[in-house]
Amino acid sequence: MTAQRRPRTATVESLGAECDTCSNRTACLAGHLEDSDRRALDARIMRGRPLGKGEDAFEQNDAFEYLYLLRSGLMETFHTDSKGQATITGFHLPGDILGLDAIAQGRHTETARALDTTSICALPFTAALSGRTGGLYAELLRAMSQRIARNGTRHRLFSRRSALYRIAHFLAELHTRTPSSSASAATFRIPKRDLANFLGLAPETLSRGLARLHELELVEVSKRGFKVRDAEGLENMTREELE
Amino acid sequence: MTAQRRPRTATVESLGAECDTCSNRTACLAGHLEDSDRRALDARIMRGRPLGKGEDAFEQNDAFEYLYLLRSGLMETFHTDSKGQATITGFHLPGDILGLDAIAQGRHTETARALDTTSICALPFTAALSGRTGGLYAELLRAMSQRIARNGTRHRLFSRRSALYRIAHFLAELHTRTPSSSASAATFRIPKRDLANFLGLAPETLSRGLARLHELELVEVSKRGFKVRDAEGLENMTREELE
DNA sequence: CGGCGACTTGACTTTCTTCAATGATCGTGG
DNA sequence: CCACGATCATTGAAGAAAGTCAAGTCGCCG
Repeated sequence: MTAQRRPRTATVESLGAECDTCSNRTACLAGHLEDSDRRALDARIMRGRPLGKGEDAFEQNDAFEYLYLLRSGLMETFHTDSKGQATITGFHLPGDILGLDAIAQGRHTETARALDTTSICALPFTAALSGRTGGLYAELLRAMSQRIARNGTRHRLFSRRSALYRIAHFLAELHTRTPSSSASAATFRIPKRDLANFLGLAPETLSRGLARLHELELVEVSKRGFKVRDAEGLENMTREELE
Repeated sequence: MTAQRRPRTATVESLGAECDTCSNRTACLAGHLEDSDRRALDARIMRGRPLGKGEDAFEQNDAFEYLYLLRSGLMETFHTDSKGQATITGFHLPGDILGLDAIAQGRHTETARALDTTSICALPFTAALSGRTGGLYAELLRAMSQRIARNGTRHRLFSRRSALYRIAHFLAELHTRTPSSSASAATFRIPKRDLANFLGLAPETLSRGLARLHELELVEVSKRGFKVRDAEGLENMTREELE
């Protein structure tokens, strides 16, 4: 609500080959490109100072200019309807691309907000297109296809109704998506309220569900966040349902 | 289950400019292309005989070769998990593109099945890429972006839990997506069982929900399918929820 | 025409939501 | 640095909604 948006174009941090030294390279769009293509992309990317907690990369209805590559941190996207009701539509980890939904309409359909200090790279979309290195195009298609495939997984999450199933499924997927470097240690600082909203559950139901998973020693739950303790156990739980 | 798959490459129906005379042109990927681009695309498209009810365009785990453009009819896509449980992931109308999720992995993640006699066009993906007319590339990005945006809408559908809300929302969206030519008259022959599966509801709950919408004179329900009677009323219903 | 499968309807059970109250945490300002 | 207020999370009890079970009806295909 109160968070303010800054133009992402403010400062270009470096003219050098930033991507080459980026710690997140393997997860990034750029990581799959040939050296020459990557350098071409690199030259177009805008990098500003990191977003603070509560700051937005873009807001719903903003004109579409950039795709945002999440480098480090954690973000959420949400859509606000005509009545002011917000629906959380996703949580985003390093390597994710934000703003893909806006290409078609030329306007963002949701707001992207940092849940923590977060670094992002802004890629001017038209420039990326006009210069079109074939490799980048193909990578973009690949990334979008992956996103569509992942949405199929999400549909499966929601079509099974048990609350515990949804929670376990979400946690397992989140763990899978976490860059392997920090997979086991990562504590996710996602507000329970937002997570409940995302999962289509009452906050109370989420609370009880997490408590149960904690009893089963599958997750670590603290006031401020949670940590996956037994990823395999969670995965099993999502499969055992429905004999 | 018992439906069999046919290779979609079997016959090329015509060398002429099929797209130019296609009744579905406005809704199709090709409809947005420049004339020259469209003819280039046209030359690559494979058209076979229509699929009969229960036939598959492709099956889960098939290698990815073609994108399929739905020209007329009605299809569903579903994913089968390791236990044999199927989840319906979507219903598809003319103009929709099937197989987009397979680009990233090179393998289809779901099966596409005709619910009725259905005509589709098969577009060889690698050929489309290698020849890369800029216009087609851009159109593909646009179509995929639209799909991603639509998935956001779907998420909102599921995150509100009331069964009646989900049903009304689905019907309203289906009506919106129906090519305007036949919008008011169209009877959707979707098996209730599959629709319940898609919506994450018990078949009994769907049945009761539809009965209620029928009482309210918002839809026409018969054994074999249903028809939207008052689209605006349905839309309103999806908004009224949650004061 | 007969049988099978899909849909509907009713009664009951389970699960989730809602309401209400308490407790913890964070950020702000003194 | 600590105290305060506001916000968020948890827990219990009661009510509403959807799921399950079971029986019956209808239409379709062989």
